[in-house]
Amino acid sequence: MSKRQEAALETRRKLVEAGEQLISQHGFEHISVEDITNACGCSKGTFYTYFKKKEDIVDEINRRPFDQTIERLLKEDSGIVEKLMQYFNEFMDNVQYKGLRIAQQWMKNVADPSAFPDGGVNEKLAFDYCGLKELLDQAVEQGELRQDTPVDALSWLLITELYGMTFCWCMSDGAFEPGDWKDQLSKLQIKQVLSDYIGG
Amino acid sequence: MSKRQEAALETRRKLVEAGEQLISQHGFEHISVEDITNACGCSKGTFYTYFKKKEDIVDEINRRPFDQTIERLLKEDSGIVEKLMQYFNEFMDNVQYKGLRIAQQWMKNVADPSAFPDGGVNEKLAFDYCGLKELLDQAVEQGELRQDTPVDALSWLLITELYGMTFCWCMSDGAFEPGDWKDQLSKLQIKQVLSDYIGG
Amino acid sequence: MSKRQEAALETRRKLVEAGEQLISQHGFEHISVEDITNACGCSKGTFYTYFKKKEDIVDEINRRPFDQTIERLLKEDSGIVEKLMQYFNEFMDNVQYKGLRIAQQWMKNVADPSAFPDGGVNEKLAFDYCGLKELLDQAVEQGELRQDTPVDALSWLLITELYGMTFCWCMSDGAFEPGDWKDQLSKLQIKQVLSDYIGG
Amino acid sequence: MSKRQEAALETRRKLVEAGEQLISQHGFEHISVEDITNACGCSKGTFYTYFKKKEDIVDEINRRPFDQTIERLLKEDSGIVEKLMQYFNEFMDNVQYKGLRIAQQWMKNVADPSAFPDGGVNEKLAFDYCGLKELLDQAVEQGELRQDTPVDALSWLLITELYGMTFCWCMSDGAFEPGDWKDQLSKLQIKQVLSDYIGG
DNA sequence: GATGAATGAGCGTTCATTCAT
DNA sequence: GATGAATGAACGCTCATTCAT
Repeated sequence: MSKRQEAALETRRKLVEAGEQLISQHGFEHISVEDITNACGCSKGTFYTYFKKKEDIVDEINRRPFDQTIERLLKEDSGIVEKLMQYFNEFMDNVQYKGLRIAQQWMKNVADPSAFPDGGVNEKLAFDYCGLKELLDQAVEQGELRQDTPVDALSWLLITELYGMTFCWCMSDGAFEPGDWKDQLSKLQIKQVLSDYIGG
Repeated sequence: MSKRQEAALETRRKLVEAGEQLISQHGFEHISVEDITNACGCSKGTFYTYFKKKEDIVDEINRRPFDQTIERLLKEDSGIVEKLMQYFNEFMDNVQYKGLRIAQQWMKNVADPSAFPDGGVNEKLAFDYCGLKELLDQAVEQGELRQDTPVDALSWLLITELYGMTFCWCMSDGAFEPGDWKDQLSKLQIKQVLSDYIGG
Repeated sequence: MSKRQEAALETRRKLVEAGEQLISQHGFEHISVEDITNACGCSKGTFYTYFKKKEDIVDEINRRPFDQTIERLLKEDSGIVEKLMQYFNEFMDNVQYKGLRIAQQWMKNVADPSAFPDGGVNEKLAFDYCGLKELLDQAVEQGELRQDTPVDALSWLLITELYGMTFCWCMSDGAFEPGDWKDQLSKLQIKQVLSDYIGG
Repeated sequence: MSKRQEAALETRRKLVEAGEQLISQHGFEHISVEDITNACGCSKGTFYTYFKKKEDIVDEINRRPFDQTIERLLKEDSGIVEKLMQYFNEFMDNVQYKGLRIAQQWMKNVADPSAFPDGGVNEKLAFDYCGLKELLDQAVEQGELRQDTPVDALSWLLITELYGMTFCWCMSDGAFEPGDWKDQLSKLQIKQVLSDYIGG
C-alpha cells in the first residue's frame, strides 16, 4: 500500500474514532460534521471524501465489533451458573470502566434509535441476546440444563436485567454503584432462576 | 380566578397536551416549536409566554405521574406473587400506553440527571424502589415471605428488570413488544426468585 | 389592513423586486438567497417567511404581467400591416429601453429554461405567439386577410424574427442597433410576407 | 510527436468530448468537473492539467465550428431560393444535431460577448451574415435577383430568423421542435420575401 | 503527466428565540 | 396575553481548485 493510501486510511480511522467519541458523548443529533472534523484536525470537506452522508459514519461505528466475552465463555469449561455470573460481572465492569458520563450518554442515544438510522442499535441488542442464548443452548446440549429450559425467555430476562442495572446506575447519577449489588443481584437472578432447570 | 387566567391555563394545558402527543409520535428532536403551536392552534410566540425554552415543555411532560399502582396493590389482599405480577403488568402497560416516543424521551432525560437539577429523577427511582419494598415488607410482615427474605436486593432486582424491559423496548424502537415477553418474564422472574422465600 | 400586514406585504414586494432585478442581471443560478435579502435589507431567514424554496420567488416573478401592447392594438382600427409594424417597433423599443446588459442577461437566463423551473419561459413564448395570432385572426375575421392565410406559421415567423433580432443585438454587444434595421426588416418581413394574403 | 504528447492530446480530446456530451445532456451548471473526468475515465486533477477553470472547457466547445454549409452552397448551381431553403434546413439540422443543451449553452455564452474577450462571437455573427450575403450577392451577379435587391437587409432578416428559431427552441426547452416549422417558415420567409426581387 | 486526498468557501434551508404591535 | 414577522446562527452538503506524491 502506498504512503498516500495509508495516510487516507489513517484519516478515515481518525474520523471514525472522533465520531465515535463525540457521538457517545453528545449524541448523533447534537454534534455536527464540523465538530467531528475539528476534533480530528481535518477540514469539513474531508468528511465527505469518506462518507456520503453524515449518518454513514454511524454505520461504520455500529459495525465495529462488540466485546468478545461470549466467545471466550463458550470455550471455558466452568458450569453455566459460573459462566452467566462471569458475564454479568464483565458486562457491568465494562459499563463501569467506560465511566458514568459515557454510559449515561450511551443510554441517552441508544434510547432513541432514530439517532442510529440503520438499525445498528437493534443489532447490538440482538447480539447481546444471541450471545446469552448461545451460552444457554450450549448448557442444554451438554445436559447441564434440562431440555425444557425456556432458553429464549431466560436470555431476555438476563439481558433486560443487565440493561436495567446499567440504566438505574445512570439514572441514579452513580449513587447506586453496580459493584454493590452486582453480586447479590446476579446470585438472586441466576442461581435461583436457573435452579429449576439444572440437572437432568 | 379571572377569565383571562382561566384562558391562559387552558392555553398552557393545550400546549402540554399537543407537545406530549407530538413527542410521542415523532420524538422531541424531530418536532419544532411551531409544530406544537400549530397543533394547538395558537401562534409561535405564545409558546414563549409559558416556556422559556423548547426543552422546558419536556420537563413538564416528564414530571407528570408515571403510575400510581403501588398504593392500590398494598390494599388488595391477593398473594405477593400475584401482586408483583400485577405490578409488572401494569408498569409495562403504563409504559406502552404512554407510547414509545414518550418513553424514549423519558429514558433519554432520565439517564442524564443533570437535566433535572431538582432531583426529580432520583426521586422517581427511589419512589419505585420504595414502592416495591413496601409490597415485599408487607408480605414479610404478614408471614407470606420468610423473615430472612433479602427484601432490598429483591426490590432492586425487580426494579432494574422493569427499567431494563422498558429500556430494551425503547432501544429496539418498539420491535420487541413488551406484551410478548411480559408474562413469561414476570413468571420466571417472580415465581422462581420468590419461591425460596415463600412460606414460613 | 393592519400596519403589520402592510409592512409584511412591503417586505415581500421588496424581495420580489430585488429578486427580479438580481435574477435578470446575474441569472437565477448565480445569485444566492442571501444576495436577494441583502439587496432588500432584510435577513436571510426572512426570505423563508414568504417563500418555501428559493425557486418559488421565480414563480412569483414569472407571474407578473407582460406588456399589454397586443390588447391595445386589438382595439385600434388601423390596418394589419400597420399594427404588426407597430408591434415590431414596440417590442424592440421595449427591449432597447431595458438596456443591452439586461437584455443579454435575460437572453442568457431564458436560453436555459431549467433556471425557471415552472415553465414560466414557455408561457412567455406562448403568450407572445398567441398575441400575434390574435392580431392575425382578427384581420382574417375582418376580411383584411384571406381565409387561407397561414396564421400559425406567420405568427411563428414573426415571433422568431423578433427574438432573433433581440438575440443578434445582444450577440453583437450592441454593435447592430435595432433602431437601424428595425424599420427595414419589419417592412421586408411584414409587407412582403403578408402581401400575398391581403385583400379578398 | 512523442508518445507522451500523443497520450496527452488524446486525454484532452476525451475531456472535451465527454464535456460536450454531458453539457448537451444536463447543461453546464448541472454537471461537475468530476462528472466530466469520471465520464472520460481520468482523475479530477487531470482536468486541471488542460483547463485552468471549469468554464474553459466551454470555450473550447463553443469554438468548435458550427457549420460549413455556405462554402458548399456557393458552388452548387441550384436557384437562390433552393439554396437559401437548403441553408435554413442545414442550419437548423445542425443545431438540432448538436443537441438542445449544447445549443442552450452556446446561446447563453453567445448572448454575453464579454465571456469571449477575443471577439469570437462577433466573428461568428459576421461570418454567418457574410455567408448569406455572399449567396445573395452571387444571385444578383448571376442575374437571378434584381440589382436593387436589398442584399444587406435580406441577409440580416434571414440571419435573425435563424437565430430566432434557434433561440425559441432553446427557450422552449425543446418543446417547439424546429423540424415542425422549419419547412413552413422557410417557404414563407424565403419564397415570399424574395419574390419581389426575382427575375430581371 | 496523472492522481486523488484535502481544502474551505459557499449554498439552501431550518428553527429557536425575540419583540414591536 | 397573543401575535407572527424578523432574526441570525447553525447545519448538511457540494464542488471548484490545489498540491504533494
